[in-house]
Amino acid sequence: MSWRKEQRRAERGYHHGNLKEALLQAALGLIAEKGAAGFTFADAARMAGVSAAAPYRHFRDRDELLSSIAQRGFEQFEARLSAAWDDGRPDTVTAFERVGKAYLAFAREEPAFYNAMFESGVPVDANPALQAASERAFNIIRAAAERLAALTPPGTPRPPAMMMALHIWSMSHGVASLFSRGDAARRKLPMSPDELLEAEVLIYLRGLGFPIDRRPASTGAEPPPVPPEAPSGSGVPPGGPWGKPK
Amino acid sequence: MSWRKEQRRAERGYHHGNLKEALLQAALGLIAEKGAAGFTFADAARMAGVSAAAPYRHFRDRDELLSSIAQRGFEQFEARLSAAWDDGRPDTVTAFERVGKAYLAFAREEPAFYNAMFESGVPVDANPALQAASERAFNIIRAAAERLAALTPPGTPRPPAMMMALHIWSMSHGVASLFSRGDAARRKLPMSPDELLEAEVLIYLRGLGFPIDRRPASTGAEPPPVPPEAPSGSGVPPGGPWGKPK
DNA sequence: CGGCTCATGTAAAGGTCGTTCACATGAGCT
DNA sequence: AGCTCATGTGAACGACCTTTACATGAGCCG
Repeated sequence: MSWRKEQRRAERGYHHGNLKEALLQAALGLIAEKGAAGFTFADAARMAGVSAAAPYRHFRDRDELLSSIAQRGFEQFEARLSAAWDDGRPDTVTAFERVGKAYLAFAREEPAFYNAMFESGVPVDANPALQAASERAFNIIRAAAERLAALTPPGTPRPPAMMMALHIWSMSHGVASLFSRGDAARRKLPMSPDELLEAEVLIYLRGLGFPIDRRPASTGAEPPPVPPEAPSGSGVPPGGPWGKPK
Repeated sequence: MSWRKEQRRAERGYHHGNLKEALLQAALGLIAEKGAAGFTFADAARMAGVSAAAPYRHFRDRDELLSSIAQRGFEQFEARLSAAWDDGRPDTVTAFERVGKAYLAFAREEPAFYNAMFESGVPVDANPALQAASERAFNIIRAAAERLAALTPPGTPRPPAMMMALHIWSMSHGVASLFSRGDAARRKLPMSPDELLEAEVLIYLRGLGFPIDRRPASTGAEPPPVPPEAPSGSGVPPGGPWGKPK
């Protein structure tokens, strides 16, 4: 039904139909291609088939479009982190590592969003909705850290969950930003960004007292003292968090 | 001597004298103010008191100027990291922590350089000199990691130094990029970026088997097994790497 | 159906930038 | 003194961002 309506709008009625959405999509594509810096308002308009002034009916200016994309990015980011966390199933440590992988996967698979979110110079506090979205995403990490902190083995001081969350975030962002992005700014690595981050997080967790698997150092005298969870060694490749300690 | 020469050049002789340097300085100031994205070639020219076309006598285009600044940034960066490392004096761990602090200090005190180096979208491999400078800076971290890795307590597998260096770098960059930069993009933190990074690195090192001070968990049964170095607890506040494990 | 209104799009214009080109200037050498 | 080449100027082009006055037509009301 309403075939004509849709059709006419799509086929260049004077009114576009849903230009706002079209602009967001166009911008996303352009950012993916040329980075947030190279993206231009005029190009997005052109790609949507409208005049250069049309976008101003939907966004105050170029920055607002960028900030909208960043916001949308944080929403999808939250969704993916949340799915990866899966409320800590099947066990906290496994789920936690999955979150780290999801972080990098997002940075890799959604470069446009990641760019808009973290590298476009958009101030987080520009848009309250943006800030809220950003916080909701971070809260996933925070919640995961909270659960992980609650598992610290007895006899070990319990780290503040907020701090853990910030640490994990900084590691993830650091790896993503330095090694897992862009076609050009990449350095040569002895291992993949995923492995790098995984090892980093595992070493960090061990530093907090978590009994992470370490085959080569295993004296065979350490029954996992963490109740009632902790397969813990889940994704650790043999040889410890890093490959082969030659 | 040659008073007249200098004077006339400074007072707007047709020829500027050393426009190249003036442009670099102007650009640096502009980037510090408005970010690498907001910096404009024309503005730099204006600030140096020359026409908009003049800069092209010294830089192929805007990107080359940016890349020059990034290169200079990496050189200063290397100098500061190198001074902080001080070849591992008085002991490796202390010096290592100093390097971390120097990293953040540079990001905080030289936002223009840091921006040009890591957030301007300049591809590292654009300019061979830039890439070389970048590598020299990283090599400081790498060398420090190397020395630290050599100190792993006996019985603990020795981590690859390269990996350690990358980990430390990613932590530093993550913290600097997320929390220690820009007037706007900053989040509210329960602790300073410096403390955050210090705790992060210490926990990481402990995860590698380094006997980092932890007063509350100290069983009193651990004579420092690291020869012949290691005051190691150097800058650690009582209560472990973080404040108070309440 | 006819007309009103308002959201949505257009065209034109002003300002800034990046960049190029022909031309001017003058510093240093012979 | 004169030549030459590095360095700076001015004008011009095209692209972009943004504003303003005007056009269009979708939805609604009588």
